[in-house]
Amino acid sequence: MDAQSTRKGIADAAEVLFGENGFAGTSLRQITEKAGANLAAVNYHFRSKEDLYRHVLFRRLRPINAERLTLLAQAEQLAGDNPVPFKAVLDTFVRPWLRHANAPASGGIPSQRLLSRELIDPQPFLREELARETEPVSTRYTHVISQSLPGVPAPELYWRLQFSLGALLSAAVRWQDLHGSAPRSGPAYDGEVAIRRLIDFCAAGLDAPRTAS
Amino acid sequence: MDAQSTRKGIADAAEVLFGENGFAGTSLRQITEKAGANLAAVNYHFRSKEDLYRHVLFRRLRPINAERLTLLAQAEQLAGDNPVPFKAVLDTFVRPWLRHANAPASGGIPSQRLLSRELIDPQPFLREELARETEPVSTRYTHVISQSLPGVPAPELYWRLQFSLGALLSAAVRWQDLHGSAPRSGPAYDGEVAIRRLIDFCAAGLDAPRTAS
DNA sequence: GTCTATATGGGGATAGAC
DNA sequence: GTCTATCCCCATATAGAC
Repeated sequence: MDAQSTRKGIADAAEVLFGENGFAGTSLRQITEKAGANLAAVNYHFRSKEDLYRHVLFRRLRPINAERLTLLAQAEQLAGDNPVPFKAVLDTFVRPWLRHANAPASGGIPSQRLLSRELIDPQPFLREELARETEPVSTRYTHVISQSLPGVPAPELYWRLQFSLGALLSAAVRWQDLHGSAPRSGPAYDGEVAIRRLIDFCAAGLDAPRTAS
Repeated sequence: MDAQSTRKGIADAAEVLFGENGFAGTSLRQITEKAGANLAAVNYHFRSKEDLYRHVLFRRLRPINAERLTLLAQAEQLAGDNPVPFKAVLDTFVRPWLRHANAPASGGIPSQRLLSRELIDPQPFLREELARETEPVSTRYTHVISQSLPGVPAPELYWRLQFSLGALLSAAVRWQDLHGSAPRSGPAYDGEVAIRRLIDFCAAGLDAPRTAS
């Protein structure tokens, strides 16, 4: 086993265990045992437990956010001079996140749980770093959606976007369970339907009549 | 200091620390130090760390769910033979949860974070117990809302309720931060407005047009 | 009921041989 | 780059005096 595969093996094992048991609930010994690596290798390849966690998290988060911005740019191009239909905007935001669950190559369920949990309620030592990573994305989306929904004033839009984000993230944390206890509408796997349901739900909430103040 | 106040002091300190740092991230030493109690007192008054966590959690959760059912019964009585307007139903569900944040006597922000985080993503050793506690409430609400929204078929309603619950819980986890970074709409504290915004958001999502399958 | 003292095990991190 | 061995600290839990 060369250096790269040891490093990757540790990161992969850490992703699963952090995803299942959280940062504080996972020990480096569990991780190296699962990875078939030596305990000391963690401190060689990553500097510390925190840095390992950081690495595991951003390795997935960065490509997802990059994909979102790419899809959003494509949607804008497709719309030409018109505002992008806001369901299409939501689609570019939601789909890269939830597709995760069926892609073992990008971490599968445990990674999805890890990322979602972390964004709902960040570890203190990651708060600022996460804010720096997500800030450009949220600024961009806020801007685009405010153009697609010109009738919604900024403070109201802020709350509605936060509620939408919350619906997405907490559904993602429990994605497997939600499917497990859902009333069956048919025999086929309906992950795609659930994604569209989430988009429709958020779309209706974002476009709701104004709240009286 | 008599027995009851030691016991309560430990539970109160545990609530704050569990709320801030989670179960695995909090040590009994931190808790007893904060409570001004002796380490051994934890094992005397509660049997173990897990049992302490259980106690702290259900002490808040049970009254909230009881209050919800009371408010719901009142709303039904007020509606007479008509179905309860579903925004009123949502109100009875959301308000007891979020009002928490401004009630130090019921644990305040840390307790709200603790409960919400735990319901989004339960500790494995609490999953079944939590399901038993919440099952009657969710059955009852599902029933009442399905009557207020006769046009929504069961599978669709299931997902929409889950999204609504997710929006509520993740907003509750970040309640303080959300207010902190919200665009200011006025000088006054607007917790009440945020509650109404959440209700309006969920109401629109629950009553959305059907998702094509 | 409350304390001190301690048993027992696991944690993260590192030194130094290979 | 990888290993063994170990440092040192902190964890939960308990025994037993007061």
